[in-house]
Amino acid sequence: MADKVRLRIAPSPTGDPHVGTAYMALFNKAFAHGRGGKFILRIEDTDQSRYNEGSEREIIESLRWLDLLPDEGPGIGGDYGPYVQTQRRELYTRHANELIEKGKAYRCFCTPQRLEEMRREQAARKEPPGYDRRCYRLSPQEIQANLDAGLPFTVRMLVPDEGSTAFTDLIRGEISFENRVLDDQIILKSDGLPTYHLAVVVDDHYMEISHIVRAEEWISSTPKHILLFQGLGWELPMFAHLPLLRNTDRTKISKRKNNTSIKWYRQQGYLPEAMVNFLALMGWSMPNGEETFTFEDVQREFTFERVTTSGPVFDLVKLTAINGKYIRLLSDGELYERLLPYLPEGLDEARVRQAVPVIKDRLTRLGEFAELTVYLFGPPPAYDAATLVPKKSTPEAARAALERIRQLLESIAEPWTHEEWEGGMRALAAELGMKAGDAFMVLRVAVTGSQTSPPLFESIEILGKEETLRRVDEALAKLGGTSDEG
RNA sequence: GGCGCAUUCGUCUAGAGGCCUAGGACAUCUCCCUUUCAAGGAGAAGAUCAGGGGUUCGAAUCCCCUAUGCGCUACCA
Repeated sequence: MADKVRLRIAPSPTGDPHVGTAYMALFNKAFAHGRGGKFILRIEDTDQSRYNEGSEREIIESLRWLDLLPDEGPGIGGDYGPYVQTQRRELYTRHANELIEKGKAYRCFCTPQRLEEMRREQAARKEPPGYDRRCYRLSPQEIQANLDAGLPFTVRMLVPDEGSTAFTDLIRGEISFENRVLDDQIILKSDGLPTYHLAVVVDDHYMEISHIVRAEEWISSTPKHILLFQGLGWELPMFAHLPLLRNTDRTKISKRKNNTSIKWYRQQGYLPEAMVNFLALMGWSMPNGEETFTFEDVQREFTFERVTTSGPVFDLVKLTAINGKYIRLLSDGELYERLLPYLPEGLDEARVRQAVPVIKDRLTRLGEFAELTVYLFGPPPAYDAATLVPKKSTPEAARAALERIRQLLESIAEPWTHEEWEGGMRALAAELGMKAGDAFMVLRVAVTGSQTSPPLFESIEILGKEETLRRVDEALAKLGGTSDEG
């Protein structure tokens, strides 16, 4: 393992691909690649009860979307496979047995019921919970008898009573734990599969992981892992614990209080590069203070010294602002291409391309495009006649103005431009003694169905004479002959 | 409860003893631009650096204590 740089993420395939996984992938890959190393994906599927079919594929798909694909992993290849833990069972059993032989672990025949009862009693006595080592005291004969009787068992690591286990966290510095506060953790479950603690140690060793870079929540497990590494006589990797992403209430980011699925962000139309930029801003910053940057920048500049130690709140508002910025940075052609997956079926390509520059500054997520432009691709949304009437005006005045606008409409020959239209409308407003804005507003509502819309004259240019005329007539009809809607 | 990690504007952060009467970004507010909404530009407001003790000529920066938050405390990861 000497001087190779190899980092990994080890997600569990338990549901939708999680933003926390992307967050870890970002820094692991950036550091590995920045140091000429490899970035590995390992699937930790040892909990069959939480296993989710398809989750592995979606994790990879999400990483691909974010351009954070690993160099090695399931379905990707590499010399250290298999990269799925259930395919490595034999390795874990072998080392669990090795630990038993070395006296660093022991079989435990306690039933889940007894363990639960034990914990309840400990809680009642206000004692810290932990295994009472009943099975550690079993004689060889008793153990053999249990084995012969076919009793199910787990394997527990034997934690020393004395001393302490310390390590240097690359981000936080020296961290130390008294061994006596460490539980005799189960490392091999009765179904023969390892728990996280054994699996992670065995795999990180065999996959020659040089730096374990994971979330803060693993700090308290680290001494157990170190004890296991040492028990097996293996060299220790480096450790770095990144801060945990938080909900607004500062608890660990969760599905209940946040959108944790990467799929959701993709569906909403967040750009992957905006997502990566935002995530990199959580707990890290560029040395030059630049806040808009690429993955390549992170790769080049990443150091553990610049990682913060407190958990950042995942702020959707800020992500959205960054996303809008990235959208505006796109050329019209690029934006059009990026929009494609978010467009409803059957939209006219030429018209979409015309709409892109008009809508770009108003877009914060690609998924918004369809909604912002409905009026360009179908009839305007329903609206009240009252909406047509500008403040401090009357339905009669609005109707009169609209009638004149209709005349103007008919008088201008196609192809028309928004400049022509604006000129015509300004002259008309002056003639009518209306404020230009009010005249525009009447037309705006007639054309878009709303008092707030993308630029009016560009919209009219896109819609064309016939359709605009139709909408003006419709508005006129709404205004009718009376003012009782007012 | 035990153990661990943390604590700078509402949020993300800069800051590694004097450059800090604490800087930037998002959000907020105001103004400009302007046909609405945006975008853009210019400003404003917003943090006695959790609190208290030290160390030092000098502390957001070093040490200690307290408080608070979070995490772990499963045959989940």
